[in-house]
This record gives sequence, structure tokens and C-alpha cells, in this order.
Amino acid sequence: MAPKFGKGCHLHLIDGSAFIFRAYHALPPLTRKSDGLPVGAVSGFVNMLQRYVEGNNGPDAATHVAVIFDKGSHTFRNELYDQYKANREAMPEDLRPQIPLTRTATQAFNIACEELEGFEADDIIATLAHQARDAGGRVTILSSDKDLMQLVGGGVEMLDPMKNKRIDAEGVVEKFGVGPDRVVDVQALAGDSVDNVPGAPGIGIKTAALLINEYGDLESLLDRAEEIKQPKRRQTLIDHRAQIELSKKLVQLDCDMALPFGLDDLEVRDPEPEVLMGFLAEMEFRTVTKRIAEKLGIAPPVIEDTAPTSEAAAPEAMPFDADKYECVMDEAALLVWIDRIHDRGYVAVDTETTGLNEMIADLVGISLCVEAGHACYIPLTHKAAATDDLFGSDAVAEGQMDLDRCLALLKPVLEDPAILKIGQNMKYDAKIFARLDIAVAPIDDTMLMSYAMNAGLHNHGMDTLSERYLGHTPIPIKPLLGSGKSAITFDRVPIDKAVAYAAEDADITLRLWQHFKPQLHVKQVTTVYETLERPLVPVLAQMERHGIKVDRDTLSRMSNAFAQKMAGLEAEIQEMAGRPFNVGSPKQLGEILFDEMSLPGGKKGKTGAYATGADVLEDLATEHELPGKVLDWRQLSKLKSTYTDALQEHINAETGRVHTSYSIAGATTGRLASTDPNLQNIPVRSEEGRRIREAFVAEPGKVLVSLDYSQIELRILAHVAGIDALKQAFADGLDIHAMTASEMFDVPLDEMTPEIRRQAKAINFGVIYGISGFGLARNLRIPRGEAQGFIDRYFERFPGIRKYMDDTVAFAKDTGYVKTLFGRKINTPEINAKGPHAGFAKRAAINAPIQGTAADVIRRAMIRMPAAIEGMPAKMLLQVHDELIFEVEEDGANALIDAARDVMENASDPAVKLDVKLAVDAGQGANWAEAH
DNA sequence: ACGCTCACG
DNA sequence: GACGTACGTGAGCGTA
Repeated sequence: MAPKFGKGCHLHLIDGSAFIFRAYHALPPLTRKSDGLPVGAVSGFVNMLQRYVEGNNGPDAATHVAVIFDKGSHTFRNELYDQYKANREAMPEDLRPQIPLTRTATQAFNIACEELEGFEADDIIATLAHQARDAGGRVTILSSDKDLMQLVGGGVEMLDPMKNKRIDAEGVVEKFGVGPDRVVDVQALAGDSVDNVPGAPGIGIKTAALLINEYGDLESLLDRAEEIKQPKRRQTLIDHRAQIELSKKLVQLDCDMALPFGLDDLEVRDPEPEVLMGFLAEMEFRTVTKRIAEKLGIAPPVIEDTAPTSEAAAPEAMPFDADKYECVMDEAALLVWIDRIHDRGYVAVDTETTGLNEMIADLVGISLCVEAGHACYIPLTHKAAATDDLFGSDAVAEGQMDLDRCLALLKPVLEDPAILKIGQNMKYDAKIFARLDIAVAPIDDTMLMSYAMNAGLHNHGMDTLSERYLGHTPIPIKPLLGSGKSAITFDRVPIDKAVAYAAEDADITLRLWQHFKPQLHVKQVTTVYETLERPLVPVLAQMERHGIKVDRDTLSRMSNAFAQKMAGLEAEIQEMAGRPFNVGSPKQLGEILFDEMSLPGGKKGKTGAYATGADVLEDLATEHELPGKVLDWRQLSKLKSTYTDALQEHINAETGRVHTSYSIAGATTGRLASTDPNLQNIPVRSEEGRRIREAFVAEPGKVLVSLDYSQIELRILAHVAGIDALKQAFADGLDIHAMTASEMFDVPLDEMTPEIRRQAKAINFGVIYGISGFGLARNLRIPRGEAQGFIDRYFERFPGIRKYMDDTVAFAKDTGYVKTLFGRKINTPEINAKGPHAGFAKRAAINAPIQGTAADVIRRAMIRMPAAIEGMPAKMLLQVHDELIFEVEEDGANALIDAARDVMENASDPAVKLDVKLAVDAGQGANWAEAH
């Protein structure tokens, strides 16, 4: 039996959290080779412990030691002050899963590892320090945290492990200007921005120490505040007395906690070699394992090199085995899974629902996975199998957990800020859960990780990713659901089959995450993922759930009007053609025009059909009346079928609104894409089409507000290509197309004609698209030589543009990708191709950084918008590439415009300093036509 | 399933 | 010198 802690004993208290953060920030993001688990911080932590153990000898050696950790984010200090530590940044996602491993590491070293739910490490340290001091022993606190300095004195010292500097009472005076016993008084006055302790405004440590030294202690100072000579200081102390007293309570450590262990439990013990080696081998720390083995005089364990052999198409070590998936049918089984999730700190989640539209689909079951190969499916609302007929029954299948009970148990997990939820296209699952009053956070999304790394290489659906990166073809859904008329919904899928399919999705997602997470750093897109992809998910989910009100009657009336006009045109067209035919059939139309009517210019495409596009028909319109009528008919047909008819189908029965869905990883450049319905291509260019926007309305008492970036792509071009004349024109607020025309054609601005300006505008856009003589000629309907002349002249006037284009293409050829100003990578795999593809790839490479940078800018604005309009009676509804649409109470419209414009115009700050300022135009009205 | 056509930025 | 070309999307329709 060891002697009781007392005189001659020396207790070391290690501030575990400080160790972890120091380790995390000091080391590059290391991952375990076999499965990609992030372990950088664990590695650093182990090294620090090892160094500590090695150095623990001589006169200052410990007889007792413990590593103390924080546990739980809510402590008695939050009860005193809800803003305590409120401005602290969230823990980095790749650190989260490492926290439990640091506990294991401490235990592996056979060092006491202590934490108490709801208590900060500092309070445990304070209590132990006092106990040891009172027992007559020495104490050394290994930390540089100034909050612990109040404990120094009477045998208690601190040791900054990095600087290896001891801090005694004298050191504290150096730092705070007062002795350890008055440190809390100074802190109470000075406050602390890191922990969000308010203190007294305008008083820092220097002034606080001065005051405390003059008046003795905080209480005397506050009682005699009237005596202070400086008027401002006096008033501050009088006005903020309560706040100062509160601050003191926040910084004062609890030295008298009831602890479920004693000093004698903390005696220094040698590590058990097997346990320590086992842990180090499990972590696959080769170097430190070898070094410690040498110290212990034993043979190091063999650590298999299980690294994937090649980066792409590396099958994970563990094969996929559907038989290992568990079907969770009762509460006990679910609780086991919830425990596993808490132990891990992360979980892959997937939902199964009755459909693809997450505004309508109902939850059918949930899959979870915490470790490759080990996944479960929780069936919740599956229907019983058919007994008597083909259509199944409406009775629920037996053996399923109660839906509400399951959600009640999972909600705290899905909302736990300490547990990372991993998904493939999490926006979908988050929206399903949001409808069930569960706010899923924080999240990681494998689809978006792939997008950040692989945009331009392939799509980012689960099937593609699983095949490419796991070498595994997922179970197809088709055989389960069938297709066409006989298709069933997932709740009709037999539970055993559902388990194999659904659990596998979670398993795949987790493995993809393990594969991608360390790759983000390697590919240098962590910032893109963290600032432009991941934070957009909740913003879009919110917008989509809100939807925009669409007036059915307006659309219906328009549909009828279009139908009537179309019928009239159709009759005229067929009359002219001399026989009835399907006006909507390009094939039949081509035959009428070029074979039967023998009009000139009939050109057949690769499929052997005549081209009848708008440009062809426009040319023919000079020859005959019929093509013009077809153009009119086509316009109406488009408006009716794609808009006035189809939009009505998309009005949600429950909300009366239309809820689009934005794909974040669809367009290669970083742009969003809108589907089901596409609300990014609602007509505006033609007068007739624009009226469709009148059907997009605000609720009574509210207005729609539209804010759009003015010429954002040309501004970005001016910046990236460094064109001073363009920058100056934007700075002067000039008409940029007129200015280009003036520069190119030597026409003074006050003599500018619309025609010349139109040509310059076409050239400006052409430049953004990777201009070619042929393309410009076709667009402007001028001879190719003339168009080429324009382009030559343009490059003469703006040589920087040519250089930008050449440099961009050269960079793409060299690296295989191009980058936006914010670091987004767009892969250009075709750039070195020969043949006709080459031109396409070149122009795409020239365009991508410009279009992509604009896309990044508005993404940044959108991500910041919720906080900027917080408290306003306003909602962000839609994004149309360079435009954001809001719905806001009439009285709040102007304030909203001010706030939103500010966010949009400054969206590039502080990451990128643009040479050209961004300008935003705004409008408001009862409907979208008025607001735009 | 695919190409044509056309709506948007 | 010819090749075929403006960049990025999604939806509806006809045709295979």
C-alpha cells in the first residue's frame, strides 16, 4: 500500500484540453493509413505525454499525476451567464472524433484521466490543487492558461510545457500586476474576450491592477467607487457593478468540488507495456511506437501497412457484407447504437422515404453506420406484405419501432453539436428531419467533398463515388421498387430486403467519408469545402422549405389565353402548309419547309433531320410567312407547357407555394442548379414571357425584393485579367458596353449609337465565353472575317485579356484544372485532347474561373445572409446565379435591401480583395415582375 | 434514352 | 489547312 498523499509528495495536474488543442494546431492533418480516421491531434497528444513521462525525474518529479479534461459544454457558469464562452468557435470536425481517443491514450500511459460531466477541467484542477496543498504537498499545474494563475502560491506553481517556464507567485505579479489572491479581482474588471466574460468596459489588465492595488480588493473598490478621480472610470465602475460582480463569479474557480476520487488514486504508475503498445499499434503510430518500445526495452509490435495501394479505385479492406447489417426493431437495440455513436463522435446517416420530393415524401426508415462494415437499418413505417392480393395491405409491418419513440431517442443525437452527422447529399435528409422537428447539425457531406475535389471529372452521386473510390457497386434500387406504372414506394419493400439496401448506403457513405476527409487537405480544397460548400446546406434547405408563393389562377388564365392563340396559329400554319401536320415536330416541320415548300437553306444535322432552330426560321421568315408563325407558336408552346401548365403542378398542396430544389454539386463551375421546378429560367427576355413572373407573388402585406449583381462577371474579368481601363470604367460608374464600343470603334461616348453598343456588348460577353470569330459572327450575324476583325481589335485595345486567356489555358494544360479566386478547383480533363474537343475544353477553361468566381461570391453572400437579416421580418427565397429574391413585410423592405446589399457588395471580403467594387441593384413589388 | 429546342444567367 | 465552335444550366416534347 502506497503512503498517503502528504508532505514530500508532488502532484502534477495536466490541462488535457490545452494539450489537445496544442497538438491539433501544431501538427498537419494526419490520418490513420488503413481507414483515414483523423489522428493528427492524438499523435501530437501522445508525443507530448511521452515527452512528459520521459522528463518526469529529478527534484521536480511527480509522485502523483492526472490529466484533467472538460466534459459537456454546459456548466454552472452558463446558468450564471448564458453568453459564457458563447463566442467560442465550434470544434473542427476532424478533431471531434479524436477527443475520446485522447482519453484512451492517457489511460494507455497508465496516467489517471479525470473528467466530470458539467464541469470544466479548471474547477477539477482547482479542487485537486487545494486538496494537495492542504495536505502539505507540492503541486505543479501543466498549463499556460492564465485562468489557472489564481491557484498559484502556498506550494502551487504552474509550468508552461511549451516554454518550459515555471510560474510562481512572482510570475503571476508579472502577468497580472497583482498577487495570485487578487487575480480574480483583476480578471473580473478586465473581462476576457476569449471566454466572453464581460468585465468593465474600457478597463484592461493594467488599469484593473492599478485600481486593485490602490483599493486593496474588488469589493472595497466597488464600495468606494465614488472616490475615483477619473470621471469616466468612476462612472464605468458604478454603472457596471452588477456585470463586474457577475464576471468575478465566472472567473472564480471552484476549489471545493465533491470529487468521486481522491489524491491517492493519482499515484504515478508505470505503463503496462502491452496496453500501451496495443493502443499505439491500433493508432498505427509507427515512429513513436518504435521509440517507446526501445525505452521499455521490448520489441515493437508489427504494424501492418494496410494503406490502399492506389488512390483511385481502392477497395476498402473490409468487404461489403449485407448479412452483417443489423435490423433495429426495438428500443434496447437502438440504445446500443446510440451508445456507439457517442463513443465515436460521428455517425453516417441515411433516410429512406416514400419519394424523391423531400417536401412531400414521408420517412420510412433510418440507416446508421459508425464503422466500415457495421451498419443498421431502423424500419419505421413499412407496410405489411400482401396476403391476399397484389397490392399489399395498408396495415403496418410487424416488429417495427414506434416512429415517435425512435425520433425522440435520435433527436438529441442528430442535434448534438459534439456528434458529426455524415451523409451523402445531406440536404435531402436534413429536410426530411426538419419536417419532423429535428435540426440536424453539425454535418459533413460526401457528395460535397467529392464536388470540392473532383468537379469536372465525374458526377457525385453515390453510385459513381462508390464504384470509383470503393470499387463496389451498390445494390440497385430498381429491382426493389420496380419501374413505370407498377413501381412501389419504399415502405412497400419487404423489411429484410430494405435492410440490405438501406444499411449499405450508410456503410458506403461512412467509407466514402473516411476516404475523402483526409484527401481534402491533400487536394487543398478544405477551405472551399468548409466555406463554400458545407455551410450552404442549411441555408438552401431553409430557402427550399420556405418556397415562393405562386398564384394558380394567374397561371391558369395565361394557359387558356396561350391555348387559344396557339390554336389560331396552328390553323393558319396548316392552311399555309396545305395539309395538317404536327407543328411541334421538328422533323415534320423540316419536311414541310424544305421538301414540300422547297424553301432554301435546308441543312440536315447528324441525325438526318433538317435543322429548324429559331435562327434558321428567322432567316426563312424573309422568304415566307409560315416560319414566323411557327416561331410565334413555339414561343407560346414553350411558355404554356414549361411554365404556365407545369408550374401549377408544382404548387405544394400543404403550403400553397412552389419549392424548388437546388443542386449544389451539379454545375461544374460552382453555380447552383434549380430543379423540380427550375426557377432559374423563368422567362424575362420577352414581354409575353415576363408576365409569367406576375404569378410569383408575395403574401398579403409583404413584398418581394430582388437584388442582383450588376455585371459581376465583367467586373471579375477586369480584376483577374488586370484590365485598368475596365477597372476605371467600373469605378467611374460608366456604361461598360458603351465604353468598350467607344474604345474599340473610336466613337465618343456622346455619339454612341445603340447598334454599335450592341456589337460591343456581344463582344464583352464573347470574351467571357472564350471568344471565337465563328461564334461572334453567328451571334452578330456578320461575316466571319468581320467578326475576327472585331476580336483582333479588342485584343489590341485590351492586351491583358489575351494574356489572361493564354495563361489560363496554359495553367489548365499544365495542372489539369483551373481555379477561382476563392480556390475552387474546376478540373479540365479534356484540355489536352486533340480534335474538335480541344476548342470546347479551352473555352470552358477560360470561362470557368470567371463564372466560378461569381458563383463563389454569391455563395458567400448567401451563407452570411441569415445572420445579417436575423430579426427582420424577411426570408430569402430564391437564387438565380447573380440575383437573390426575398419576401419581406412591406415596412421592412428598405431595411432589408440595405442589409442584404451590404452583404452582397462585400461578399468577397476578407478572403479576396477585388480591384473592382461589386454593385448591386435592387427592386421591390407585389410580384417578381415588379421586383426585378 | 436521346436529340432538338428554348427558357435563364 | 481543315476541323467545327461562343460558357453554364433544366424541362418538355417528339422520335427512336
